Amino acid sequence: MFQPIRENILSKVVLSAADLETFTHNLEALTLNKGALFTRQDYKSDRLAFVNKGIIIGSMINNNGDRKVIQIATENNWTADLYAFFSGKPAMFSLEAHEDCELLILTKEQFNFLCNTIPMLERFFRLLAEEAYVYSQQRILNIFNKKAEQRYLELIKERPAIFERVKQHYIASYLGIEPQSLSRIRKNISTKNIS
Amino acid sequence: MFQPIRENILSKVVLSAADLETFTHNLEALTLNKGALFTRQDYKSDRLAFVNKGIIIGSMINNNGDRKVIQIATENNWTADLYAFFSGKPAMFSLEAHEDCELLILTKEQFNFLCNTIPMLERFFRLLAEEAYVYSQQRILNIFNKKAEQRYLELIKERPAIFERVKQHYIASYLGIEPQSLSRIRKNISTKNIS
DNA sequence: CGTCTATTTGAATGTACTCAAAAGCGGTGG
DNA sequence: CCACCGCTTTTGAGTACATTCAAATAGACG
Repeated sequence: MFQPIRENILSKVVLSAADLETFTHNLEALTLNKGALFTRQDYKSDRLAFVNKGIIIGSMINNNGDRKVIQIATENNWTADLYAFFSGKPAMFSLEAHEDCELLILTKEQFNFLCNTIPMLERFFRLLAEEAYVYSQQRILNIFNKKAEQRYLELIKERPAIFERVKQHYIASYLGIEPQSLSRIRKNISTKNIS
Repeated sequence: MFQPIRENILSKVVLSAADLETFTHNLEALTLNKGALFTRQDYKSDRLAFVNKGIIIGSMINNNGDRKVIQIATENNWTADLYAFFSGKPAMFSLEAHEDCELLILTKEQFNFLCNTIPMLERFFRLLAEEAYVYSQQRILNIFNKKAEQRYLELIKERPAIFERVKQHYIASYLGIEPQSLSRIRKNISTKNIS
């Protein structure tokens, strides 16, 4: 059960067996049935999750009442509304189990405890945040510099797995476009390939 | 000279006088004339900067040959191409002094040394990365959920200072639109206000 | 004044959106 | 088995927002 998360940690920092033990000891397993929420938009959440199994989709309802997908977390991804987690304020988005999920959870309290007692874990989370920031920056660059079609093609290359497990309109939303537009883009690509 | 950066650190973590001393001792002052580059796209950079004075604009040339503004750092902001800084690979974008600038610099080596010797500084950089990530996420949500006009109005509210110091076409690019479009948006807003 | 750059304006185009409806797909119950 | 339901995807037509190309105007600076 803890093997994937151990590997995830050890891929970035070195931890003693004792520290690893302390770490896993603080984790809580959580099973979510498909459709269940891990965080709910506008409600507080002080939990951070590692996805052992399943898919978690983060989405928000915007001011027009439309749902927009923000993140798609699969196995070995960390997920949370970090804004809510760090600030203690209501969550910007909901996190929903898109399949039956097995998560490993850290509360903010445990997170802080671990950062205080195991410096290498604090380092791990620093590295994790840095990576997430860089990834997020790159996503902004993608949005500004590329058309939807290109972003779609690149997403297929980068994360082929999600296309088998996530409905097209969620993908469209994650790409920042409407489902109809993605449908047309796909049609357009397939006719290109024929000619 | 070190007062702003000290305050910046102490706003997030508690540091002993000795540690603060070690920290500032590792900083290097760097003066950049207007137009000078701090990092150059496609070249390696292992430096992180705190802006003591001036404005640093981060921008990249995309595949179409157009320049796109990615970040605008003013006094008391940290800036770097973090992708290059952390990965050691060539920078995704250039960082240019948009006014005469005074920076305080940490090399990657010094950064690592400080993280290794002063746990509270590592914590500071963890918090900094976390904040930057959340801010970046919010920017993505803004782009997907709002029209250019609304993003422009919100940017004026959030960062009024940059409108006095940065030319309009840089602002346009930072908003992800063309300078002509921003001009029309402004015109549109002003006619609204008259009627 | 002249030059260079930034901003504004105009006209045509393109990308994605909205509204609306049809077709496809999967599951349930008669 | 198939008829029906709900949901997803596709398709069509018209529209909105921003882009592109082009030119005019405005500002800054020697």
